[in-house]
Amino acid sequence: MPRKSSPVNVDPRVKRTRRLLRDALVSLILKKDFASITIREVTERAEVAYITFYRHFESLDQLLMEVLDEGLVELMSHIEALAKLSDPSSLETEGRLIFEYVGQKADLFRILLKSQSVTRVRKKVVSNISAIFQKSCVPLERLGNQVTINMASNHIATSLLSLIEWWLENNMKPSPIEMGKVYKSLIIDSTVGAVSSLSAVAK
Amino acid sequence: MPRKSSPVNVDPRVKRTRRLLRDALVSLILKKDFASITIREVTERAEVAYITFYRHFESLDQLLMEVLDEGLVELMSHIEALAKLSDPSSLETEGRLIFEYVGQKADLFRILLKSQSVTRVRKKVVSNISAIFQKSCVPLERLGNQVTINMASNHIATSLLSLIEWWLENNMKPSPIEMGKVYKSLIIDSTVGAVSSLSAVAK
DNA sequence: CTCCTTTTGTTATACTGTGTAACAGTATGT
DNA sequence: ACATACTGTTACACAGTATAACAAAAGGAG
Repeated sequence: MPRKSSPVNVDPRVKRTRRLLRDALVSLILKKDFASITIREVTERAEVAYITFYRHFESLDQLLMEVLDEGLVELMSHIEALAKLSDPSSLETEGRLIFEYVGQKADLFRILLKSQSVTRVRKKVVSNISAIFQKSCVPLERLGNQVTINMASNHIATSLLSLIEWWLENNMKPSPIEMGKVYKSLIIDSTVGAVSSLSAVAK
Repeated sequence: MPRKSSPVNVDPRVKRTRRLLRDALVSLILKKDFASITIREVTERAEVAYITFYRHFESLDQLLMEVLDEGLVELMSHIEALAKLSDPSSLETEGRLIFEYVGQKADLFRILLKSQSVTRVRKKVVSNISAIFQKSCVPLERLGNQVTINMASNHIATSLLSLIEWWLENNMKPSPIEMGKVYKSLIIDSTVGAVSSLSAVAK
């Protein structure tokens, strides 16, 4: 393991090795099931020594986390930025932009959603997206109690991921423009409407 | 493997062994991560010989499938029966009954949703629930094209599972009666409303 | 450019879990 | 009570993990 925690002055050999390992794992995941991938397989494809893997990662899971985190940080900031500028009129555009982004990073999302041993990662993503909507989705803050808001944010996050998953499995068939409309009506408007009706009953 | 495929006349020893293995796996999953469970561990807890496992199952995954299928057949017929008798006025009751049922079988659902290597099973469940709603949810059939209906059914199924997951993680805090209301407004009504608005735009 | 440090490669080894085989022992149903 | 089918014991080959010691190569500071 590299002992210098300072982000600058990273040994180019370290950068190279880690990149080779990440790329090797990605190309393997796109071809076969993650659970059946071995460390030796990764190191052979990366053309590094077997033991070198252990000098950088503790397990394949950790390497996978790093691969996904790399792209997910992007997705998060993307969604967060979109959520901030979302007045009701631009929700459709927000949805379209999300699905265009997913289309560009399709490989990453296929890995995230298709892999069979990444429930932890998925949960992390759900809770991140959920937190973003909980913070920035204004209409929800005025309606309903904390439990309802918590539940609604979770519903939005999981529904969005499921919809993305469905879309990728359908070969991204309805266009991002169409999916933007779906996103607005099926996920956002529906949830906001349901929360307001639920809190109306509660009061 | 027992060679008689006839459902009657099953050797009581076989029934006993398979039951012991199922129970052992369940008790282990409730205590630790499924991925870290070994076949030897299961056979030791079941108090059967190691090789006996292979006389009945090919892998831990297959045993897990059998465990889940056992309970999921029940859930499916339960939901299917509810969906059939669902006129709009009884949707809230349908939701309440679902969550009461989940509460009774909480262990099974925790295994299904908490386990980290059961994405396949979960997908199977989603597609089953989705098919049920696609068949029996009358309002959807009159609105929207096939793609929209397909998408909406998938949305209902995944949302229901996510809501169940959220509920279990929150220690089943809002009562089944409350969750019945949530189910009706957040999942069913919302989706039906969204589908009708989407198809209205399309026409 | 040279020297020191760090990283990487090679080889060997202990360990864990899988999956199969042979043979002996035990339970079941007719 | 007897043949049949199931279970238990022991042994073994195999694959993948994880670590260690030492040699070789690449980077960085003077």
